[in-house]
Amino acid sequence: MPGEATILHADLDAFYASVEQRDDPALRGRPVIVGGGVVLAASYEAKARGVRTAMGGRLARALCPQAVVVEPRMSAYSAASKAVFEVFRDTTPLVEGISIDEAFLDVGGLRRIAGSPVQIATRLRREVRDRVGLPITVGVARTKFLAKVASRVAKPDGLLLVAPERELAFLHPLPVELLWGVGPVTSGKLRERGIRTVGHVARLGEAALVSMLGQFAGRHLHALAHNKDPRRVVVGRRRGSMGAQRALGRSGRSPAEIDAILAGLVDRVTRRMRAADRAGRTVTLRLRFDDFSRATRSHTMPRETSQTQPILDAARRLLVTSRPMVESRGLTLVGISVGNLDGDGYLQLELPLSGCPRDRLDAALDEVRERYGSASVTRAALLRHGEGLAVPLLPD
DNA sequence: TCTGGGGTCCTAGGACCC
DNA sequence: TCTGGGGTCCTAGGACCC
Repeated sequence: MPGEATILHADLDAFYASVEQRDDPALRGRPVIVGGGVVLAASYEAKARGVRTAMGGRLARALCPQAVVVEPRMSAYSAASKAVFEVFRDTTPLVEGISIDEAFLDVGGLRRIAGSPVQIATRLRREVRDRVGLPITVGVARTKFLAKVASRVAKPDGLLLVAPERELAFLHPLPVELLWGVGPVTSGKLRERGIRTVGHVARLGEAALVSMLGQFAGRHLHALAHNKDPRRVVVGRRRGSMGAQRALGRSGRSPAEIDAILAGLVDRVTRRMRAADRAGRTVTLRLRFDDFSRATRSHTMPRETSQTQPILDAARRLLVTSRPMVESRGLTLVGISVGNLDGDGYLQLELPLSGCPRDRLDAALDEVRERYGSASVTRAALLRHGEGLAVPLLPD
């Protein structure tokens, strides 16, 4: 008896483009591209012509000359997202936000007051449409992974239930690219060996996958292909870093210009940190060069802060140490991010600080390792996965 | 496909401590 | 004098996601 499908994956369709079409009736039914330099979002009318997210603007316009190209309006998207998440939280308290436009919802235990998961999902879609004016797709399944794949398959403006008894029949014919964690690199390695579907992956032994892809990715894929995904919906996850970055174009900038841009980025990030009441310890400078190679340089401060000056000082020192690279390779992007926010999760939980038997902690870590197939589970990871709440931790 | 901005997570080596 | 294992933290890079 496999249990019931109670996890919803709710995913707004072509989110930015849909907001534009909602706010400007003249755009409805027409191909819309958000973002000129690079496509941030494309309406389904534009996708039908081959336009894709992250595609260069020139190619996108060539594929779809009749498209209306609009500048992004981030504050409108952020407001729409907030409104949608209110609908989510009116549906169930168990909401885990994944990004600005998608979330997992656990509706287990709501059957008596709210109906079956499919009924709840149907109502959720209607409410998002009525209250916020946006189309949304919902996948319903027993696990997060299947719910996510279901919404992907059901897009746009759809609803799909993967019934527990037909999970493998649903999963195995799908292309490997639908597996979470399979991007261009992993997909290439698999396809090189003729592995094209999830079913093909499932026929491989774990050892073969590990030797092909490495410890974590191998175990992870093996588990997903065998429909093993024990992750629960976690409420109240907080981001672990905040950053800002800026592409510079090919023209080349003077050191003074770069310094001014850096100061602007640090100011942007620290404002956001203070608004969110977060402080961090690790400052990372992110650089990208003419040939698209990248580099990062980081520095961890003794104490966390959200003040502009110490973070800017650290960023400047990192930039100075990167000067040879910058001069020889041509800088095309500079970014800054502040991580280790609130100790990267260590301090986010209220934990009893005494009397934790070490073997209990180790047993919990082992269990998480087993369930996540991860060889490098740390206490931080344990907390991030939200699995360790019942395990008291000792301070070091 | 010639590339934006915001993130997450894993790997691996080195420093350091006991 | 030469040598261990276990563990944490930091740094850098890479893959991936939306």
